[in-house]
Amino acid sequence: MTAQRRPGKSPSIEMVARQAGVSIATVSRVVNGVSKKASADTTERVRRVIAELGYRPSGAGSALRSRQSRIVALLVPGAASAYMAAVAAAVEAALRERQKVMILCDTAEDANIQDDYLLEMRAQMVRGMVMLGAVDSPVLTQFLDEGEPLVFVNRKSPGGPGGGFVGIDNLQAGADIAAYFVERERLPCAVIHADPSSSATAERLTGFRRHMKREGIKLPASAIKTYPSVDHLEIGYRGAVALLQNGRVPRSIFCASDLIAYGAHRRCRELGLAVPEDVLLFGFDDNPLNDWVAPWLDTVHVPYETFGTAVVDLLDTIWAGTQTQPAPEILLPHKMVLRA
Amino acid sequence: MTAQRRPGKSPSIEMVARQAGVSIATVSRVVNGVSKKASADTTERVRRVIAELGYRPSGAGSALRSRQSRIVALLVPGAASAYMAAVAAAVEAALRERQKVMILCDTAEDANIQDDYLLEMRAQMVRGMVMLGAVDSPVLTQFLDEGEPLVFVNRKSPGGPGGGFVGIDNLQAGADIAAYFVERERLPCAVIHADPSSSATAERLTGFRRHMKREGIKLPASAIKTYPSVDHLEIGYRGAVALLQNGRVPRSIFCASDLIAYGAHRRCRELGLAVPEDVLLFGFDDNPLNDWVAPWLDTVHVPYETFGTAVVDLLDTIWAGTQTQPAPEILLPHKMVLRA
DNA sequence: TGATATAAGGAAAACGTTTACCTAAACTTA
DNA sequence: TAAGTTTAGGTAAACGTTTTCCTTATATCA
Repeated sequence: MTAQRRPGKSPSIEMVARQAGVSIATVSRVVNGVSKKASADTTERVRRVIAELGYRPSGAGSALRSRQSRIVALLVPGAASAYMAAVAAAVEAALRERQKVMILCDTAEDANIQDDYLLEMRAQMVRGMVMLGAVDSPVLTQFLDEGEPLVFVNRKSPGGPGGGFVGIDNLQAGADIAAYFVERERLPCAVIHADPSSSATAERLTGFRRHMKREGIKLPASAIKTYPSVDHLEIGYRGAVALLQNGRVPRSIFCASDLIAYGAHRRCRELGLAVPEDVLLFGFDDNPLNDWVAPWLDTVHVPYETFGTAVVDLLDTIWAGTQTQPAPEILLPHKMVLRA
Repeated sequence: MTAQRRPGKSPSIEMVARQAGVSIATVSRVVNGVSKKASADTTERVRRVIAELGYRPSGAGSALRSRQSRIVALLVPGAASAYMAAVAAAVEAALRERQKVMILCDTAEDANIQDDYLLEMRAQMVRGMVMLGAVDSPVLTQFLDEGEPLVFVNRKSPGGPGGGFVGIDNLQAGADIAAYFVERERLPCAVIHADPSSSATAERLTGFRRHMKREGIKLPASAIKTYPSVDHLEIGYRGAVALLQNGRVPRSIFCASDLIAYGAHRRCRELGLAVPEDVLLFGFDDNPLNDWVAPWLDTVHVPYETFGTAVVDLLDTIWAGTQTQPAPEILLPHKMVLRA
């Protein structure tokens, strides 16, 4: 057992003040860039001492006093999935540029966990909460009501009005895919999707259907497979098992995510079906691995890398306080990626 | 422009105290489970008020006073990669059970960014810092020196002694792969790996080489390809390009990560080589997508799902204060996954 | 010149906790 | 019964900021 050495302490504002021969008020003002309150000389001197000592305002101290921490929370359902990770990385990077840090919470699509985290985040006085794939929950509705700074990503607010939104035009994307199927004469077609309670999935589907209807094409119920499971790979596999029975093979399948397409592809492989020759698989998200392990996949590229700055821009707008009447919304451009 | 509504406030300890007719000290003691300080009645009454009001101690208030927040930091190089995300998810889940939350920092393998984050985390008074793939940096060494609670994952401390470690026995795993190549008569073999400054990569490699040497097998320098790039897919591809020239085809390639194997596989596909018939590809990590999109890949399964509890157990040990003289270390079991 | 505005900066209160110290009552024990 | 001990709980001092008042000195203006 070694001598118990307590971790080092960061220098406090008081040390900086003493060292620079000014009051702590002045140091605080220099740090926070309160102009017209310190002469150029003083500012310079304080800055130098700050650099020398490696001073950084204590998160707890400033949060306590100003009721706002330097932290933003990101709540995701399932942190391990590729696209969540992509968004998380993008948001983290964008926050870093604004000198903020990110708490990551995994809600596992569970309303109770989500509520627990929401309350904890308020207790942490986070400056904002970013909801990636939010579910409907009492506290979420309450927070929306109370004007908590919320930004929804991909899936729109399931808890009533309020909050910003960052995503793509899912309706249009769905229609684009339908148009592509028609144009390439890939009919009859089928669809495999996950729980459509997510606005993203629902809108992709609606867009797809609307376009088909406009073209006078009927989608029989048997051509649309949906499963409640959380695992998209499994959904894709089971969907393909159901669709590809008795030698019936649609000319194309719209899979609502790349992972669903991966699952469907496995079944195709098992059945000896060539993709895309026998059946065209169309995914969604554009997993960065596609080029390497799924060159047979057509998909919609969602620019997750750019979601980060969009989210933070929205937060800035909200923080600025001049709430725009309609909740601020940023739609980013998607793009079809046709590999097959 | 709507009326500016400030976000709701959480109830404070003072409200709880008043409501329950006790002092705030008593409430604090109940919350923190200080026994022998409140009667069963009082405890019960306070508990009820807390539940009613939905009280949660303010993170800032308690952090400021006790010099410890409820936050643990996870520093990763590249948050978007699958295995980082897997570890992040596991750590997050394990922390949740201990009523802690996780800040996620992406260092991009950059020593300056890492240092900046380390200092910011100290300013946030985080309870511990988990380094996934740490790089050597001045502040890291300083923190190790000062006894900051650090746990290294996968890649051992590059900043001197100290800190806990969670990972697998990379030496053994490397040897296992070599043994497999020998046993299956998959010689000559080759290796593609990324920057070996990471202890994980270095040890895998060493284990592999040692076993080969023990078997009396020479690995010519030309059979070992390494590239400094950060992108493992690219590394794998370029490695395969270099290895598979002039019709020379090794019987097996040990790729130091699954992504490297994906990259190599792409080149094999381009050359019309069958995997594993013509050349066996052996990866590392066991990406969860393997079953679906890379059924040709043999790999080592690293139980990232279990890293979370291991990390938090280690933190608990460190927090308990009775520092074990040799830094605590947890080695988790790996497993070969032979699909091919 | 006197009045007034502005610049520069200090003193001190408050934010919500935790905890060392104190007190008073209720039990022991000799 | 007196002295000591335990139990239950209150008081108040930090913790490190930010910010509202002040104060003083200097510049501006009529």
